[in-house]
Amino acid sequence: MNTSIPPSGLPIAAVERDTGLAKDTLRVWERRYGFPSPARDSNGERVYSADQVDKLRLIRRLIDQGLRPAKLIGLEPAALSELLGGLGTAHPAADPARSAQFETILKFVRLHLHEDLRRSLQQLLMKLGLQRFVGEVLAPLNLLVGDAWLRGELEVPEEHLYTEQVQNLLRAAISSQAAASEGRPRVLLTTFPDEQHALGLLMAEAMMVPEGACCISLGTQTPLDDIRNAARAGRFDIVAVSFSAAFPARLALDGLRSLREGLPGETSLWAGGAGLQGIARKLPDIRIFDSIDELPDALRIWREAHPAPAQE
Amino acid sequence: MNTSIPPSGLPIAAVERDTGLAKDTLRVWERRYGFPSPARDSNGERVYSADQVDKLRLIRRLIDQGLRPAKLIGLEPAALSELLGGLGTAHPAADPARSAQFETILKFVRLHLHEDLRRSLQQLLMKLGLQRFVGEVLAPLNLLVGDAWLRGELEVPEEHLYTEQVQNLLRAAISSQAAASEGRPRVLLTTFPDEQHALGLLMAEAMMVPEGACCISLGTQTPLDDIRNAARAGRFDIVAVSFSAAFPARLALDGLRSLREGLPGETSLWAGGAGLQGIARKLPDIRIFDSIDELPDALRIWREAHPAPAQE
DNA sequence: TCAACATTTTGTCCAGGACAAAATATGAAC
DNA sequence: GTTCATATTTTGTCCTGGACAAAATGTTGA
Repeated sequence: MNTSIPPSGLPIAAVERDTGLAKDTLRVWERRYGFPSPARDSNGERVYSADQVDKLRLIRRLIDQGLRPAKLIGLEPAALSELLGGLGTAHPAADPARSAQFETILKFVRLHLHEDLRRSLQQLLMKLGLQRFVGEVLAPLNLLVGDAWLRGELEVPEEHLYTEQVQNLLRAAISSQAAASEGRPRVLLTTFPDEQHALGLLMAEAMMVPEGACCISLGTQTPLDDIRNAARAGRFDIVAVSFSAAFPARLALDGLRSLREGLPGETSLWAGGAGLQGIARKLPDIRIFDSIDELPDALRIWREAHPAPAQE
Repeated sequence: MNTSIPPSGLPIAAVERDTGLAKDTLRVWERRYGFPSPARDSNGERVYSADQVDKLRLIRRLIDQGLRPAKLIGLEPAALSELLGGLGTAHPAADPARSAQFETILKFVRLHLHEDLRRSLQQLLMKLGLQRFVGEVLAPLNLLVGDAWLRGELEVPEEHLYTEQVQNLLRAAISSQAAASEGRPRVLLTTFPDEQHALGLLMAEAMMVPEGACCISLGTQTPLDDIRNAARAGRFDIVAVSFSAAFPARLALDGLRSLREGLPGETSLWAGGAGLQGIARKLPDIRIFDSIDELPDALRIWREAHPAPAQE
């Protein structure tokens, strides 16, 4: 009759899976800070209560946001939640109708309603066209999904579902537009190693292809050397790199600087994504995008500065 | 000029990521069997050579197939590869044209050609119809992909790409057929906890929906209690559970027995998937499917045994 | 404002002992 | 021979407590 899990507590391996904190880390926190302080079973092995795991999850999320364990571990769960809330990106509150649509879409994600999700997105895409769809729907939706994820309202499978559906939609839309492959400028898109998120790339491509640019995507996780070589070999005009919020800003800066040096002077280097927020101007000769909406304008400016394909 | 990784060796954390073997396991193997025997860096930390990691990967795959470490660790890499080759499912070698198509599709998977992959599958689906597509294309293709994965010819992202594209295709096809939702029998589809593969479920659904069955999928990883409760509450005629090759047969058997006891006698319990190969007859009152092609016939037989919806 | 240096924090690594769960071998009973 | 229960081996995971480098932070001087 009772096959369900006894709600007594979780062993350390399960906590590692649930929170993403390594077993070594869990043990060393216990030694240093006194938290978590799991009970022990009859074999002397750690047994973590659900409360402790919840608090650990909160701490993990905050650490991912750049806060430090020592400042967090003493706090009450309520205080941690509050911190998380405060960190959530302030949403510019688009018009209420659109907001309601977003909530509906988020509901579909939460409930795993693949079909409904796909249909809603498809409808919005048809209604707005590709570029406005990316700028007005996907950009804010990504923020919402990111926040929900941060708060723990979404789990891995839900986030995955959202990403895959959006990718499928974008790929289909882009490939239907990409007829004229001889466009200008020639843009190379990719991400750095350790950056796995392909969504930013696709969104950038979706903004540029309708402007007549010739976009080639290398996908995610391209080593710096390979980016440099590909840019040279393919005579690209622009190299565009995307960074998700999770990407360590430090790595991004170093990498961009190094890449800039390795590229020919006439090749532009563009970078964007949530991982670059707030670290602008510091980089000479690199165009940092705060918003994906700036892409079409940037393309037009590039064209004015590089007129006349001539022959070559 | 040289930002690339020095090919000297990998630290233990990287080996854990690459091979899926826990750090503790790597260390205890070294202690017990003398393999792997990594070099040490200036801090005394383990540095694994590429050769050792390759051999570890082979061993890992063979262990997943049910072999035991002690028998494997002494063998040469060549012998390990041979073992892996021998284990590959013997493929019934369909007609050569179809085989060539499969190879093309596998090539698309390897090269991350999302669009080409989607299009090839879509064409086959259109040509064959949903049921034949599942039986004649997806079933053998899954074996091929599984083998390639076993051999290390595919990595996680490739396997993922394949799965997602197939899922999208099947979901779209199923939802376009599922108009008449009042069909019979009422089938509840799901997997056990720890079984994450949803493809088998979708394929089963794709075989049954065209026969007029009313399929409700709970998705993957449903606790046994929840399956039982859902089956009772929804007055289902059939509960269908799917197991991928990676699922431990022992768990499957125990779980199925336990579930059979918890279900009303008039509810049929069906189970299938690569995880159940070779452990047939042992289970009374449970229908084990060796091949997904048996589903339509099984449905017809069920209908003959349960005629006349009467009223209710 | 930035760069260079000193200090603290923090995650990961190590050794080697222990033990339970899984797999296998052994034997009894039908 | 097959099925079941029981002994034995194999194997993965957990434990403690020490160590240290990389990252983050604080400090100083141009």
